[in-house]
Amino acid sequence: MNEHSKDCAGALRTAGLRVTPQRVSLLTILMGTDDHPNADELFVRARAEDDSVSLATVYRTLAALEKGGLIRRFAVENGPARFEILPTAEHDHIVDMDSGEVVEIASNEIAAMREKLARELGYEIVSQHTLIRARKIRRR
Amino acid sequence: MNEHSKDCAGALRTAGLRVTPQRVSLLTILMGTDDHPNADELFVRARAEDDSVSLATVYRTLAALEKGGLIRRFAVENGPARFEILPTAEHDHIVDMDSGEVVEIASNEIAAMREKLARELGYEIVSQHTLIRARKIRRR
DNA sequence: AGTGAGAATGCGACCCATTCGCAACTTGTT
DNA sequence: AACAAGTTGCGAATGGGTCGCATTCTCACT
Repeated sequence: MNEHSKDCAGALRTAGLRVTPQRVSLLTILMGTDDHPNADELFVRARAEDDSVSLATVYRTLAALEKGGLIRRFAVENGPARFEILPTAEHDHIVDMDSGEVVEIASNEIAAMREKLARELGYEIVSQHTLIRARKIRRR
Repeated sequence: MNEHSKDCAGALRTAGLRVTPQRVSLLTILMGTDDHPNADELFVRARAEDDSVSLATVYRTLAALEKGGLIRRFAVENGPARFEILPTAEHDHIVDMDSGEVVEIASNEIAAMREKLARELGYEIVSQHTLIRARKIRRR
């Protein structure tokens, strides 16, 4: 058992989740990547190392990890949901409309501002996420 | 032909779209409502007045209206896409996690701030949307 | 270490939102 | 009025995501 899986196991237990190889695999993958994979990509990556992972379990695990506060899920307009490890600094996402690439954009102040606006309307924010569709500015 | 449909027809033509009864129906419905219907709801409402509307056309029309800049589409985490008429003041959406209700939240300054952040990263924003999941604060 | 209850998994079937193929019909233009 | 191109309805097909169920695993308690 390597360090990563120890980290993962601890994190899982802390989140009140049982430790299974599938969960450790998926969490390890998410902890070790900077991009924002979707369920299918995670399935493929997980299968590459441990072929005892089914797609259904990927989905169930992602749901569990999300509920446990270990990862974040966000919806992209016309595509599958994407996932990323938590905690990270408060941030939103820019989707490059041409390449499909997802980059992060800091947003502490913005999040705080929304928090205030929502409270004025009588709401307590559970989660918030901004999706920006954008194109690279090309100078010539 | 009433005023609404005239408005619609003009808007459609301006957007470079052909004017068909189905498009007028759907655009009229969207212009006359404050909520944020999904394709199915629009289908039902449109059918109520004009039963020559198919679900496929609802989707195709929504895509056309969106491309023409007449409406906005936004994705909700675990549900169908929702639509609203444009132009309206810049705003984001709060989804009430208990009732499913969608309320708008102003966001001019926030949008401007994101605009700036994105530009610093070399991106030109095409569209941006924040989805907040929240619960009503209940005082007792 | 052994055990049992409940949780997690794999598989395939299923569900729901959305899109597609195609023949029939409209629209806007000449 | 006549035509080319765009739209529509229908039903079939996709694709992401969920479910039911029998089997296997975890972990709290001996």
